[in-house]
Amino acid sequence: MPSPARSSALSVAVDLVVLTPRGGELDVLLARQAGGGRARAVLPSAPAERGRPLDDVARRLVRAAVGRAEARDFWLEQVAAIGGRLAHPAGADVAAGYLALAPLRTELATGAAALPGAAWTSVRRAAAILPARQRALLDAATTLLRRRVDDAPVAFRLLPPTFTLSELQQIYELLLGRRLHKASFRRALQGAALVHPTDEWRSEGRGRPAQLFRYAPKKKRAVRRGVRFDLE
Amino acid sequence: MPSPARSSALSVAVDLVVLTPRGGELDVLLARQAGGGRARAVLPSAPAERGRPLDDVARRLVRAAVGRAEARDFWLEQVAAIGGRLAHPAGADVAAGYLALAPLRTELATGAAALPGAAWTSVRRAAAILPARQRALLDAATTLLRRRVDDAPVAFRLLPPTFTLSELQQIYELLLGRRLHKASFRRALQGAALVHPTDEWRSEGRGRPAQLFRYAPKKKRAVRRGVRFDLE
DNA sequence: TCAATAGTGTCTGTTAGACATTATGGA
DNA sequence: TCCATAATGTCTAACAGACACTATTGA
Repeated sequence: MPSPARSSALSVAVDLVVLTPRGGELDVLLARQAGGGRARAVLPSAPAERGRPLDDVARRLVRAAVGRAEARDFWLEQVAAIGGRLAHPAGADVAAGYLALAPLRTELATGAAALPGAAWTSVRRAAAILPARQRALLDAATTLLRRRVDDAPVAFRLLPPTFTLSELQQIYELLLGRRLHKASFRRALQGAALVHPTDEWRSEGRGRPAQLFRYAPKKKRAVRRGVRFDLE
Repeated sequence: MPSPARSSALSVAVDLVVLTPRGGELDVLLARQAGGGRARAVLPSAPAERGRPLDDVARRLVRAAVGRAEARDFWLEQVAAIGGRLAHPAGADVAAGYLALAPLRTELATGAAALPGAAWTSVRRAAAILPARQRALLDAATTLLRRRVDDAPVAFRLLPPTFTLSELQQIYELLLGRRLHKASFRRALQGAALVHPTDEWRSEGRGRPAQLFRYAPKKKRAVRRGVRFDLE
């Protein structure tokens, strides 16, 4: 066992993956690389600091992306910390990746404190242009998100305070990667008592207007399901 | 957005949480703190090194714990990287925690390369005596493990190559934290075609001897389950 | 023979998904 | 009037859990 007291000093970066739904797929927030001359697209990143929790640094990046008010109730979770030789834009020895979820139709912050060159990009395209280490973090972030689908709250973090049931179903279909049965979906939702109808309706193009709902979980107990031997 | 190019140097440790089932609960591997005079119990830890993947460092710790041969097919996954002010035995600024799963009845390595003072301790007791940062990693590790229950393979990582179905069910009951129905459990297992019977039987005390099974997944497709609105 | 554990067959209530139907707006 | 989408009711096959039973060992 190597001595834990001897520990070489490394540069540690906090990288942020902000995801939001758009048009049936996921978008990720990319920024223009700061400092360098070339305008390379990168994940928002900031150096870690001694004595400050990594979460704090990540939260600051979220604020820079969407503004202080919006950032307050953003879901944020660490994805992975990656070391090794993979390329990183800031040259960090270790990159700690965080995942944040932005509701549908979230506007990016503007102004002096905002991230330079920030824009939504499809995950598919981002994976093609990001440096290797950040691509690995993006992959890990989307995998983590899909793993959290069963935790009902994350789906609602991808929606504004009020939404239609069709929008909610589309979120689940996006996260699960497959179509769902409408009646069955709504029955399960009814049983879980997670949403509460408002008295507002929204009409989009043709068809009957949809009622708007709000996330308002009533039951606090988890569902006891049977053992499922799913394969990875 | 702070400049990503400026990044202060931090000490980074890799901490290892090895879990194994014993007597209906989980045990974690603790070691005696190296270097210091006091014999404090800590998670096995090693400093991260520039250019070397964190996984490599974690894998080396696993080898020190159980020996090279055993360690080869150990499941290993990163749990979290924690910075901030919480106490860490090696004084690291950032601790990257890894979770490894040891099969039932795993013997610890002995000899010069082994971890000093390594011993299995119940998770309950370990949580009471570990330094704050390592306690947080242990909590995150057990949470991660329970979240992975649906990925059938992790349950089998907690068992030796051959096992009885009662042992397998006990693993699931341990991970899920509740009793399961025997007939239903075996029916689901049958349907998933994950295990294959051997022609060996094991008799333990009274009662009918149990047939030994081997993990041998036949189907590669995942089960398509319905949407479940579980609460956290 | 008794106790204890392994392993299996049958029944029933629940539910996911299929299908069909009504409701209500815009084009 | 069509057409598109929302919302809901009914049916069925699958299945989780309960219960009961047989099988096989050690004490």
